[in-house]
Amino acid sequence: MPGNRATQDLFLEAFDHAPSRELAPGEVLIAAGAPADQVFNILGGMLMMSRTGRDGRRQVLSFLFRDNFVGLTATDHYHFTDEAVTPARVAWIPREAFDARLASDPAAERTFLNMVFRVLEDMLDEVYSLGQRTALERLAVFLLYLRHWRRQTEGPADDADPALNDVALPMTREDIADFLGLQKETVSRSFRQLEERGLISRTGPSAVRVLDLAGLRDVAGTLDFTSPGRPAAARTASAAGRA
Amino acid sequence: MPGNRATQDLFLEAFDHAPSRELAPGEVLIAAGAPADQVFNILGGMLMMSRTGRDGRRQVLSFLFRDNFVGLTATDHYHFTDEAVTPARVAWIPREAFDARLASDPAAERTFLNMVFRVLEDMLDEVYSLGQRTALERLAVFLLYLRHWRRQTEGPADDADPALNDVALPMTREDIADFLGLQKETVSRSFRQLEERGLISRTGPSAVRVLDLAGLRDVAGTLDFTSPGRPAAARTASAAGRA
DNA sequence: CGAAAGGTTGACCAAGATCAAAGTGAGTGG
DNA sequence: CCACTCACTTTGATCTTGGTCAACCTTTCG
Repeated sequence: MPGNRATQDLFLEAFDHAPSRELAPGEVLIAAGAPADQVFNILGGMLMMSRTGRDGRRQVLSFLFRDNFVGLTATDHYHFTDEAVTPARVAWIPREAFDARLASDPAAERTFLNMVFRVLEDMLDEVYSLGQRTALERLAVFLLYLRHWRRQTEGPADDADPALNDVALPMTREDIADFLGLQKETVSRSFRQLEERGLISRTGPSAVRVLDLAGLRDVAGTLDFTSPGRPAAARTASAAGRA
Repeated sequence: MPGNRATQDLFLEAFDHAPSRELAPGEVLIAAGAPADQVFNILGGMLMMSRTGRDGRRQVLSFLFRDNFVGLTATDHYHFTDEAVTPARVAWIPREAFDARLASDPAAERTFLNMVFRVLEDMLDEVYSLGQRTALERLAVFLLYLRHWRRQTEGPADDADPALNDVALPMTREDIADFLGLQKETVSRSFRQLEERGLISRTGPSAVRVLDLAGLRDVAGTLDFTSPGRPAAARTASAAGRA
C-alpha cells in the first residue's frame, strides 16, 4: 500500500481524529476469520500480513508501514492475519464510516481505487519474485524494498543519503523466510553470501548496512521488464533498478 | 478478475455497443510498455497476462476469461503483456470513456472497486501457492482453477456436473510452467504423477479428465486458511476446498 | 547470571532444474 | 489422402539449489 502522503491525504485525513491504539511487537491486530468491521491506518511502526495453511505453512504477504491501510477486504471477514512487527500505532474507524466516506466523496473513492491498484501491482512484483527469482535475488530485492520503504516513510531524503544504507530488520529470519518463500537457514546463508560478495555487512542480527547499492541492485536484477519478442538490448551490468 | 455477470453488469453494459476485435492464439493484445489508453473486456476465449524479465525469465501472472477486464493499470503505461491463448474476442473502449463512466456513476465505481479487490485477493492466493506449495500441489490447484473458471464462464452448472471434469488445457506446458513457477518438464512429470495416483487421466496433450475430484482437492490442500495460534481441528481429509 | 529465543553454521538430502533424446500429433504440401 | 515436418510433449539421467536435521553460538531479558 504505497504512495506518499501528498497524494493521499484525501483519506488519511479521515483518520485524523479517530481513536488509535498502541500495539506491542507480535500483537495480532486482526486474526484470520474475524469479521471485517473496522479499517485501520498505520500511524507508525511496522506490521505484517500473513496467511497460514491448515498444515502450518505460512506465507507472509506483505510488510506494512506508515499510512498503509490494514483490514481492507472485499468480503465481510478477513482472510489474513495482521500483526505488529515493531511497536506500532494504528488509528481505526468503523468500516461503515470508511465506506460512507468513499460513497459520499467521489474524489476520495477514485484516489482509493488508485491505491488499491498500486497494492495490486506490488503483489504482481511479488509473484514474479517468488516464481522466477533465486534465493539470493529475492533477498537482495527484499533489502531494497525495506530501504525503499524507510525512505518513503521517514520523508523523502535524497536516494543517495548514506543514512538510508543502514537497513533495520525488525522481523525474525523466519518472517523473512516466509515472506520470500524460503527457509530461515537459507535466509541466513543468503545474507552471508551477500556479505562475502561485499555488498552488505551484518551490523547485528537485526540490521545490515548496504555497502554497494549498485551491486545489490545488480543481484536483485533490474526491476524493469520488457515485452517478449523484443528482448531488450544488453545493458551495462549495474544500470537500472527502480527503488 | 472474477465474479459472475449478475453482480457486474453495471459495467459490462458499457461494452455492449463497443467495437470488438478477434484475436488469434498467440496474438499480443497489449505489449509491456505501451501507453494504457484503452480498456478491454473479454467477450470470449482465453487470454494470458505475463511479465518478462530482461534476462528472459517469464512469469505468467494470470489467465483471463470472459467478462474479465484487460488493460487496467494505475499508471499510464502497461507493465505487462496480454496475449490470446485461444481464439478470443475482446471489446474495447477508450480509457477516458471508462474513467468518465466511473467518475459519473458512483455505484459503478464501487462495483469496480470490489472487482479490483477480488483480483487482488486472487493474487494473494497465487503468492501463497508460489511461496508454500510443492509442484504437485500447484498443478492440482491449477486444474481446479481452470475447472472453476469454466464453470463460471459457461454458466453456473451444478458443481457435480460430470462434464466439468473434462478440463481443456489450451496453453502450452511452458505457459503452465511459467504460471506455476516451474519448468515445463516438471509440469509433465507432475501430470504423470497425478495420473499414476488415479486422480486424472490425460485424454490428450491439451485436455485432462478429472477422475477423483475429492482426491485432487486433497492434493491441492484445503483452500481455506486458519489463524496462527489456533490450528484448526483436523478434518476429514477430502472435505473443504472452495473452488 | 542464566535461560530462552533466535540466529548461524555444517552435513546431508531431496525436489525440482538442466541437459539430452525420443515420442506424438496437428497441420501442410505432394 | 497420406506422409512429412515442426513444434510440443514426454521421459530419462544427472546435477544443483535450497530444504532438513542437528549442533552450536549469541543476543536479550528476566
